[in-house]
Amino acid sequence: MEGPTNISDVIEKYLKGILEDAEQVEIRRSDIADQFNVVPSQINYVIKTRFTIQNGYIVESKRGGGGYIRIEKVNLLADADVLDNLLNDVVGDSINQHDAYAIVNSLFNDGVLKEREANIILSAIDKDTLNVADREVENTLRARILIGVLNRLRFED
Amino acid sequence: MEGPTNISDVIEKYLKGILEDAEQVEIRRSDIADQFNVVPSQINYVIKTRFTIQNGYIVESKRGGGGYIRIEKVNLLADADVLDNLLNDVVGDSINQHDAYAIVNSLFNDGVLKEREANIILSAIDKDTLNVADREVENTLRARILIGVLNRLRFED
DNA sequence: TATAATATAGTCAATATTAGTCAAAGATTG
DNA sequence: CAATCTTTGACTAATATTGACTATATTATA
Repeated sequence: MEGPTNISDVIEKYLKGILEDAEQVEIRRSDIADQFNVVPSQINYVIKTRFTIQNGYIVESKRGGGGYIRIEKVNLLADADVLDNLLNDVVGDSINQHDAYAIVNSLFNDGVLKEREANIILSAIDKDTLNVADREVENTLRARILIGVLNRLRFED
Repeated sequence: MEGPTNISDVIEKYLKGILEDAEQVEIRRSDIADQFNVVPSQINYVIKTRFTIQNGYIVESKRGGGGYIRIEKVNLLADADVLDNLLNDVVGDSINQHDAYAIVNSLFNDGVLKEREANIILSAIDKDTLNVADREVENTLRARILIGVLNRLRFED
């Protein structure tokens, strides 16, 4: 008998309802805030907690006159589960170059990544590219980049 | 799906529309300003924010009688020097997300990068991925990653 | 030819119009 | 009651619009 109990859930459902029929929604933040009688920054909260790339959404925005927030729904790829497993089991919040190379290489061998794609990732997480003095900072950064990229690759446009 | 509600975007689209079929556009600033009912200096604003070299455009102009503004589309990889200059002058050792995005997008539009490749690079240099407290550190890191990746692609073939 | 008048475009700063960040306060949950 | 999630609002940042002032090139005229 109980519907959603908080307004964030209501706003989430409203936006996802639109995305049932459309590829994307484009809103003016203050319009939605007015419509649901909340402060504008609550829209940011809803988006940040409920429209992440992990959930299959890409968000773009622009400030100033004619500004907007656009939420786009992206579809899961067939390879998504392979990437899921890696993300959950292998990549922690820190990873060294050797282990990261092994992951990218295995994705290439499995056909998930093309050669050129693998090379791009490898140079992005290369220790000479990152060039951070502290080894642990370097490994943390590498983990974030790898996670960010692999999460993006779970989806098509 | 509404169009842009700010006039700068409209003018941008108008000019880019012409550039679909032509190598370059040449305009009289006041003509375009009249046509879209804006002050002349807004044309400068549109050009300065949307027709930069990182977007893949070169702009020349002349004042006085018979004056003009000419916008030319360039391929960032057609001439190796163009990319060199871009990497040295625009990326340098620090670049913000907005400018970096423009470069990657131009390379995609020029056919240098496939969509998936562009997406990989974009997620690697995204500010939420890098997630560095200090803005300048973030921009430095982004510059190194972008340069590392692009150089790798450049010399791979 | 020198100079003045005219016709362009460029720069910059003020103002307006959006969205983003962050942390404190409040509410819910386990 | 501790941890987590939600709500709020003050402050920040980015983008767009406008117009006064400046710089430069061409054309007309003395």
